[in-house]
Amino acid sequence: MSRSTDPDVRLLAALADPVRLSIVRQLAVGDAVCACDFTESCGVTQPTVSHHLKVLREAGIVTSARRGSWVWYRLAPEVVGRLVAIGRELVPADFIRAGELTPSRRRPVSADAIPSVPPAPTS
Amino acid sequence: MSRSTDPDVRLLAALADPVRLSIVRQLAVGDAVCACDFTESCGVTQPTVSHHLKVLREAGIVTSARRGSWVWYRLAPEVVGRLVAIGRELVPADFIRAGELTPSRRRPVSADAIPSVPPAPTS
DNA sequence: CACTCAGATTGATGTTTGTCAATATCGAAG
DNA sequence: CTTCGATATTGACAAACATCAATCTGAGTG
Repeated sequence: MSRSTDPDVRLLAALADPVRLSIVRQLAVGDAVCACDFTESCGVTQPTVSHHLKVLREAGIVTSARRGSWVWYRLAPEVVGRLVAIGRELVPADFIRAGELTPSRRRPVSADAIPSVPPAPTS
Repeated sequence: MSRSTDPDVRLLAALADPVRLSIVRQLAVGDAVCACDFTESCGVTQPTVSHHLKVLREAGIVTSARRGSWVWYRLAPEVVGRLVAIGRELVPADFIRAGELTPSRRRPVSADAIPSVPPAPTS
């Protein structure tokens, strides 16, 4: 995985952990949540929670604010929009594209359009 | 990442890789794509592409169909919906919730509502 | 059958990641 | 200033992961 540079990959990777997704879900339900609450609800130790919160913070998914000896976390407002944008990007193009049906150049449009016999290789 | 049982985590984890996200994006642009095309476009070797395609297949993100000696991959239709659903789930609740503002029980509603001094501990 | 090409599988390797115990830091209160 | 409670950091370790070379499988062709 060697530290991807793609911000979408980093967003997805930061969410792709049971503890972190659980944290994010709790933040979505409430507004701000105290760090101390996650330790209990996630079933991991305090350093582990702190580690995951750091990952989320560095991914821009949460923001933190210290009040007294507590640190309150809240969801970064853009997160939902960023996720939705990734989703939208994945919507398959509806429009038909005619043309050759060789792997390297054009793409078939329906299952029936996929040739059952390889045409001449591209190279 | 240790083998989560949560389907959302598995979906996110499967997408959270530069090579796999690149594959998925290519599938979103076209319709079906031949496996052989990914090797070139992703800059990794054929076994590596095959490995990532397997991960995507097992996560239910892509489907495959053999035609002759080629295997065509296409995006599973529900993927976009599943991603959007995760996004929707993350929309913070708008409605105000009044009440005490101690970590373990209630949640503050705006930054100003966060107490700067810890109240009596819950336990 | 022998040959070839596309794709999957196996095995090895270096890297990253999640976790915890121990310790450090930071703020509040005495 | 000392103590205490909450959070962050460090160090160590095991498990998971991405990658590749080598090999196997399976389909099409002569």
